[in-house]
Amino acid sequence: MAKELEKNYNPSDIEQRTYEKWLNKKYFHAEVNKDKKPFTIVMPPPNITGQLHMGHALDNTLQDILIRFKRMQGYEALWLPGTDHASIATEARVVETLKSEGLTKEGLGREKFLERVWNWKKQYGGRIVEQLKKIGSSCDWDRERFTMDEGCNKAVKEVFVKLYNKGLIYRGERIINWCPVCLTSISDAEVEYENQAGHFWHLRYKTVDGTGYIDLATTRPETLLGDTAVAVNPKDERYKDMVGKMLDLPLVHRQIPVIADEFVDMEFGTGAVKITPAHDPNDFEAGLRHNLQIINVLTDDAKIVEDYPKYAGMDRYEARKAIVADLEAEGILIKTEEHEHNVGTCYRCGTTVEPKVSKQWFVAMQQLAKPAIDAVKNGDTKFVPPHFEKTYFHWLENIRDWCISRQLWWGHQIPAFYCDECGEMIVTKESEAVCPKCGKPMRQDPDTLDTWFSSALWPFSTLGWPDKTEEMDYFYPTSTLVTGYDIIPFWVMRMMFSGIEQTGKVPFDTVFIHGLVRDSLGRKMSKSLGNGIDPLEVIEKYGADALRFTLVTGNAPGNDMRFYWERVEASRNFANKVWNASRFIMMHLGDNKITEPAYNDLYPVDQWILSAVNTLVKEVTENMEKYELGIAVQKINDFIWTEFCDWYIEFVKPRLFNKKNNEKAANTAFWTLKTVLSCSLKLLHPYMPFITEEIFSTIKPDEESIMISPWPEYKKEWDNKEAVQKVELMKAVTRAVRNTRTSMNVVPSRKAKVYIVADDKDVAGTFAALVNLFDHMLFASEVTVQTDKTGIDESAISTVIENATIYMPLSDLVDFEKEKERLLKEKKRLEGELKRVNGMLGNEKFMNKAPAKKIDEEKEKLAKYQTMMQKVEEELAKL
RNA sequence: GGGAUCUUAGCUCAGCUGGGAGAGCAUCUGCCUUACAAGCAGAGGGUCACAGGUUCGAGCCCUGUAGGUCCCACCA
Repeated sequence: MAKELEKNYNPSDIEQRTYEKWLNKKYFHAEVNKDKKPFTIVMPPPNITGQLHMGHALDNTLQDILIRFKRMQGYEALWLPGTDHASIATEARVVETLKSEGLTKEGLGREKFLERVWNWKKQYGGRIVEQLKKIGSSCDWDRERFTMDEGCNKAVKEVFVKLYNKGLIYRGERIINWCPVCLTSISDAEVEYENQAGHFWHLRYKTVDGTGYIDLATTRPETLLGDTAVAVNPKDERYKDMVGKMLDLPLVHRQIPVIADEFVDMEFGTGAVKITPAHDPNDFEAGLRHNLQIINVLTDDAKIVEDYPKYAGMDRYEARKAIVADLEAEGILIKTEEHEHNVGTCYRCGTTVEPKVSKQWFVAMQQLAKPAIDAVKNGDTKFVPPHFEKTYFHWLENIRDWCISRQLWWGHQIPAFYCDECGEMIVTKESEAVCPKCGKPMRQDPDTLDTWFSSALWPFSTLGWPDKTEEMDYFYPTSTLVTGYDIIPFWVMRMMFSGIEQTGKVPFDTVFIHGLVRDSLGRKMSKSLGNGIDPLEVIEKYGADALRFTLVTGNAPGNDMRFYWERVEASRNFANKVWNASRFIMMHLGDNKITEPAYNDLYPVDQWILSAVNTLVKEVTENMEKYELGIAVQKINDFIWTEFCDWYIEFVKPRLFNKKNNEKAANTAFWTLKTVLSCSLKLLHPYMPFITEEIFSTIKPDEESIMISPWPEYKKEWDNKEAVQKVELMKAVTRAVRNTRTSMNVVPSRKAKVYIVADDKDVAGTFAALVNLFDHMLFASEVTVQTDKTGIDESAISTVIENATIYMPLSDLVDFEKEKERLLKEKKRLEGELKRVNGMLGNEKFMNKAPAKKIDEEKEKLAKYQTMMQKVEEELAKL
C-alpha cells in the first residue's frame, strides 16, 4: 500500500525530520569536483549577538533558492556559512554582563576578559545558526567559519602586513568619529546622521585691543574652550580689516587670531566661524592649513578635561549649559535661536559621536578604490538590479581613508609592535616581537581592527587563503553575493577592493541585491518600535515554506516589501493546494503500477499539460538565471493552481474514477499526472523545499531526494501547439457553459443539453473528437456537436465563442432581457476589439513599418472577431 | 545641495528586450460537485501621478512637473 498523505499539510511535523535527513545524507556538503562546474555563495555572516530577523530570513531564503536551483542543475554548489564576531556589539554585551556582576573589563584584564567573551560566544554564538536551519538553509555546515577563527586571523594578519608594506595602511593622528559610550573610534560609514532640534548661540568675540569685535554663531558653545582661531572668508569685505587681528577668547581669555579661509560661507550666519580643530572635522582641516594649535577639551567619555577647573568633569551637555550661562552673564551671548541640525550618532548605541583627534590606523583608499570601480565598469562583477552600481560608484568615488583601529579588546589585535625603549615600531605576522634596534621585547598595539576588516576578506579567507588550497582554486571567485542594499558601503565595496588587491580577481561574479522587509505600514522593523515580526513565529504558525514563499512572491529585486500575515496565509494556502493535489493523485493511484505510454497514446489533454509544463520549465529556468525569482515563482504558482489543478485534474477525473473499465486510459492519465506533478515539484523545490521533499518522497519512493534530483529539462518533443489549441477550445466551451449557467442562476443539480455548433466541418470534427474529454465539466445531460442549428430550440440560450456557438435549451429559465444584455455586452467588447484592429490595419504607416509577423497576427484577429461579431448579431436578431 | 528610486484595481504589489492592463488580499453572487471551504465556479473594479516628446504603436524609452521613500553631503 502506498504511503498516504494527511488531509492537511502539517509543516511542523515534517520540517525537522526532513532537515535532519538532508543533514545526515550530507546533501549540503560540497567538495572540489573537477567533473562539475562550481557554484559558490558565501553567506553574509550574521553577528553572533544576533537573533534571526526578517532581513536574515529574506537574505538566506534567496541564497537557498539559488543554491538549491544550481545544485539541481548539476553544479557543485557550495553555500559557505559562518558568523561574524561583531566586535563592538559583542564586547558591549559582555561588558554589560560583567556590570551586572559588579565587574569591569579593565578590572578583569585583557586575557580574562577575552576568555569571558569566548565563553559567551560558545554559549550564545550558535543560536543564530540554529535559527538559520529552521528556514531550510542548505549550507555546508561542515565548512562553517567564524571571522575570528584561526584561518581568518591568519588572513587578516597577512593582509594587514601586505598593505602596510605597500604603504596602504598607515598610522596617523587624524580627526575621527569617537563614540563616548562605546569608547572607541568608528569609521565614517558607521556614523548615522539624524536631524535634531538644537540651538544657535550668537557670540561676540572682542579684539584684544578692545577696538572691535566679531560676532559669530555656534551650535556647540562648549567647544569654545578649545577654539584656536576665528575664520572669515578672504573675500568678505565686512571683515577685511579684522583678518590678522587677535581676539580675546571669552571665559578662557586666550588670544586667538582672525584668519581668512575659503571654506567659510559668507552667506551663512554672520560669515564668521570659530575654529576648534580638536572637535570639528572642518576646523581640523582649517587648523592644518593655518598651523593652528589643536586643543582637546574633552575626555574619552566626553567630559571637560581638567585644564578648565570650572567645568572639569562636567559632561558635554552639562558644560554646554554652564558655559552658555556664563557667556550670558558676561554679555558675550547676544542671542539664541532655535536651530535644527544634523547630528552624527553611533550606529551601535545611538550616542552622539564626538569628532576627536587621535592616533589611529587607516587604510589609504584612493589606490584601492580605482580597480574596484573598474571591475564593475567593465562587467567583471555585475549588480542585480544594475542601478545599484551607481550607489557603489558613488561611495568609491567619494571615499575617504578608512579608520580601521578600534579601542576594543574583542577582535583581531593589530599586528603592530612598539618598543618602549627606543620607540621603534614594526608590523609583523608573528605573535611576539623583539625590537630589531635595541633587542628589547616589544609591546603589541592594544587596539583591534574594525570588524569589517575581517569581513572584507570573507570570500577568500573562508576558502583557505592565504594558503594555496584546492578550494580556493576551485570555488573562487564565488558566483553570487546576496545582500541588502544597505550594506553595499560597509561590505560589498570592501570585499571588492580586498578581493582584487589580495587575489587579483573579483570576489564574485554577481551581486544580487535585495531590499528591506518592512512592517505593514511600510516602517522599518526595529526593536525600539517593537514592530518586528519574528520569522520563527511565522515558521511555527505557517511553516518555513510559507514564509519563504511569502518573501519572494510579488517582489522585484532590490525593492523593499511589506510584511502582511495575509500574504503568509495565501502562501500557506498554496502549499496546502499542492499538498491536496498530490494527495488526490496518490489516493487514486493506490498500488497501481504505472507504465510509460507511447507519446501518441496520450490524450490531447495529456499532451497539452506536458506541453504547458514544458514551457513552464523553460521560462522558469530562464527567469531564475536572470534572478527574476518573483516572476518565476508566480509562474509556478499559476501553473500548478490553475492549469494543473483547476483544469487538468478536472479533465482527467473520469479516467481515474473508471480505471477498472479502462486501464489504459487510467494509466496514461496517472503517468501524466505523476510526470507533471514531479516536474512541478522540482521547479517549486527551491522555494518550498520541505513540502516538495515530503511529497516527492511519496510519489517517487525509488528516488533518494528531490533536492539532489536533476532540474527538469526543456524537451522539444513535448511542445505541442495542436494539443494546446484543442484544450483552448475545450476551455472556451466549458467557460461558456459555466458563464451562462451562473448568469441564469441555474443550480448545479440541474442538467441541460449542450449543443456545440460549428459551421466549419473540420472544427466540428475536432469538437466531436474532444467532447468526451470534458463533457463531464458541462453539467450536461447530453452534449451534441453539429454544423447547423437543426433541432435546437429557438429559445435556447446562446453563447458565441471563437470557433463555435454554444446553445443550451433552458426554456423555462429564459429571460430575454438578461439574454440580450449578455449578448450586447459581448457585442460591445467585440466592437472595441474590431475598432482597435481595424485602426491598426487601416493605418498605412503601421502597414509599412510594423513587422510582418505583427501584421499577420492582427489580420488573424480581425477575421476571428468578424466571425464572432456576425454570430452575435445573428443571435441578437433572434431576440 | 547631489544622487537613487517609486507613483498601475479598495489594499499590497508584479508587469522581462515597446505590440490587446495582471496576481494576491478585500468586495459581490452561487455552490459542502467523492483532493482541497486553507476550497470550487462566476462577477465587479484601473484616462498605468501629471504635461510634453520619440515611435506605425508607450505602463514600459526621452524631457519636464508634482508628491512619497531612501542614500550621500552639509552652513559653524
